[in-house]
Amino acid sequence: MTISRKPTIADVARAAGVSKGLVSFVFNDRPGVAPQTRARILQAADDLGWRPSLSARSLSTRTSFALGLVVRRYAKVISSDPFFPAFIAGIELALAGESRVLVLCVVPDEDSEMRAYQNLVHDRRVDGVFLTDLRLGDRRLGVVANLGLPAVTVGHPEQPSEFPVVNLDDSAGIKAVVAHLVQLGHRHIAHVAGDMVMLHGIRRERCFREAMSSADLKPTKIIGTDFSVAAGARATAELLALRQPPTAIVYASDPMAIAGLGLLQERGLQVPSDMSITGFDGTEMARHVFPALTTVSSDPVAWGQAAATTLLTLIVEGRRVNVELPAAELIASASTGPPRPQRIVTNLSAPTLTVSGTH
Amino acid sequence: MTISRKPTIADVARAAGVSKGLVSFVFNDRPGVAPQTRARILQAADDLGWRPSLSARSLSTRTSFALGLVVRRYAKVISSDPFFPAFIAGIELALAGESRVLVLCVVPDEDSEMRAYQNLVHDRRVDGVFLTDLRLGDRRLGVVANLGLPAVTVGHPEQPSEFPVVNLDDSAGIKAVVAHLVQLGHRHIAHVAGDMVMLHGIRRERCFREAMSSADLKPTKIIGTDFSVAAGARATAELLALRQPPTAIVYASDPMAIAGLGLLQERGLQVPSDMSITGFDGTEMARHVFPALTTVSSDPVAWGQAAATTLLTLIVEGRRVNVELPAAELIASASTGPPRPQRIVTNLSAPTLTVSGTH
DNA sequence: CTGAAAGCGCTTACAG
DNA sequence: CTGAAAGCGCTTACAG
Repeated sequence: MTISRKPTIADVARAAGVSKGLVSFVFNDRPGVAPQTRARILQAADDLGWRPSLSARSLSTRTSFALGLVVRRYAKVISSDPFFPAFIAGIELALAGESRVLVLCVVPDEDSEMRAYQNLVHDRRVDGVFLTDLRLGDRRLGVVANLGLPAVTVGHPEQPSEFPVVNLDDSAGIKAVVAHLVQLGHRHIAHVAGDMVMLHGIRRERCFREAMSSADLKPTKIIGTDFSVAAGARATAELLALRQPPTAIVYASDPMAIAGLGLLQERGLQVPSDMSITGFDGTEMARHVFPALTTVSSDPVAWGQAAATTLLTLIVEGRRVNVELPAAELIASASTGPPRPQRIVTNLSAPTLTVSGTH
Repeated sequence: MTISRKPTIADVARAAGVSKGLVSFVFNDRPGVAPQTRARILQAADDLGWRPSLSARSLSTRTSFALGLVVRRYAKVISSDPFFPAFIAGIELALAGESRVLVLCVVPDEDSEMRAYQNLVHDRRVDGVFLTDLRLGDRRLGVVANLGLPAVTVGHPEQPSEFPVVNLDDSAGIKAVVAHLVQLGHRHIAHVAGDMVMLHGIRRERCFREAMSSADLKPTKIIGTDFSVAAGARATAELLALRQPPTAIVYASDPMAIAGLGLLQERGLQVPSDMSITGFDGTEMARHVFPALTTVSSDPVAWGQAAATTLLTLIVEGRRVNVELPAAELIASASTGPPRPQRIVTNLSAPTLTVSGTH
């Protein structure tokens, strides 16, 4: 005779001839259950197709068996962002074997962001969160710590933090990029930076400055953006409008570099002969535009996976493990080359450009 | 005197001088509570900072207050996919006011996919799911229906289905694209299709065929892909290697079209004078490559939002509302133009191309 | 090694 | 309109 309703722990206990408590012990790997009893219980559970109820467990253990990711991004940026989809895929890789699941919140601004964390905590929606896109004076670290919510920071925060860190040194890639350009002969290099409120944006910019000054060069110009494709194009136009445009542009992301490439081509400039450009991320797209982008490849999938593993270790074992992933690497490709002997000269009377030298 | 532990419904009941049941009634908007009593209870809850415990509610109501999205995508495709991030942003828009949250699962293959749904149901992780990327003979519809899980299908399924559908006619865009190319004078048009297991891939291909035949033309060639950037480039190379290459290529996605553009440029071909190309999605990137892509713009954010609203209506009110969103629209841009009077001729002795006619 | 019982914090008939 | 109580399905001291 089978039971029509979904079986409960009581059914399993009855079938195995033990108490509910014992069944619970077996399913929570607690010691002190005789092997035969244990086997009998597992058998009964299997026969009945029983698995402990998640909501019942959640209520009595105050655990949600979920991890939270709050992504703050404008809608217009989100579709061309190469980081998050891959980062999330990495998290899911780590979660595949576990009985935990990812709760994702996408919010437009800081207020909604803070509310999102508070709701997640109040409702015990998640057992821990990923802190990505760390910012200057990031309020989240304090808020999350005060709420008593376990977390992992993706990258090093600027402020002291109790949370484990999973880092991937992407700034290193900027140094390699600048060194590469300098070696090609470039002396006038500009940087189309990311969002200068975010630590990774700031770090890349600082790295750029340092790399330039260690080559005894001054940045032609540094332009902050919101990481959008449109901003990448705009910044490029701004650089071309300079009296002394750079001979090379270091972009903080592949999508911005691709937009920059489009704008340069539209203006009739050749890459890399008229302008060298470099991207950042090492996306598949970067390999397939023409000329293929010199870029910096990081591994966001591995980053997500490591972050999830670290967060699980913190939640389950209470251990803080910091992880340092292999640094981002320069991928030299076709979009960089030696500068022209003579530089591009801006036609002062018009916004268009004329190119000196021969084609 | 304040309570140090988190307040419960019992604390609120005591403070308001009523029973727990009444407090529950008030918070679940059930009729039959005197206005003053109601006000007193709300006041007490507010004073104590109480909100009903989600896990307790979940246990007694068998509701999780969450929606599920299972995305089946290869890791290599996921970062250049313009659809999902925007679709998810749309879902979150609809969820912003609600007390529900999104549970996201990313899986690599069909087995993991089925397991994901089963786990979501067994653990009552979600109250309903989004069914995206509908396939030919899609097993999910039956499985999800059998599990008794509410769902919304994103696009029309090929099989009879009990679920509400939120549709955006994107195929219409293909017709407009073909008409646009034909009007420009193209007679030899190829299609770099999407994944031909997915209904939207199949529909776009069918639409392409129909549009061609209604213009009395035969497709030069149709090549199925996995939607990856690399596949877009590969298919383009394949078309160029034909004895009679097309004069225009209709791609099933912007990323593939951009990769195709890169390959064409690499081969020294001019777009659109040597080859017209069109994308699909209307991404920001499409506007910023050179030449800007003629493409078909849909609105994945609106799609996600409508899908979430429809799913919530089904779950909360039990009502099935079908939604038809504005059809995808042609955005004619710079990547399409009239074909050359004389066609490209393949040099039979070598894989490279020579171009007839003058530049 | 095992069992009986309280507790997690709600919801919901049911009786008044 | 209101209260007392059972029930959702687990976990976990506690006593034996």
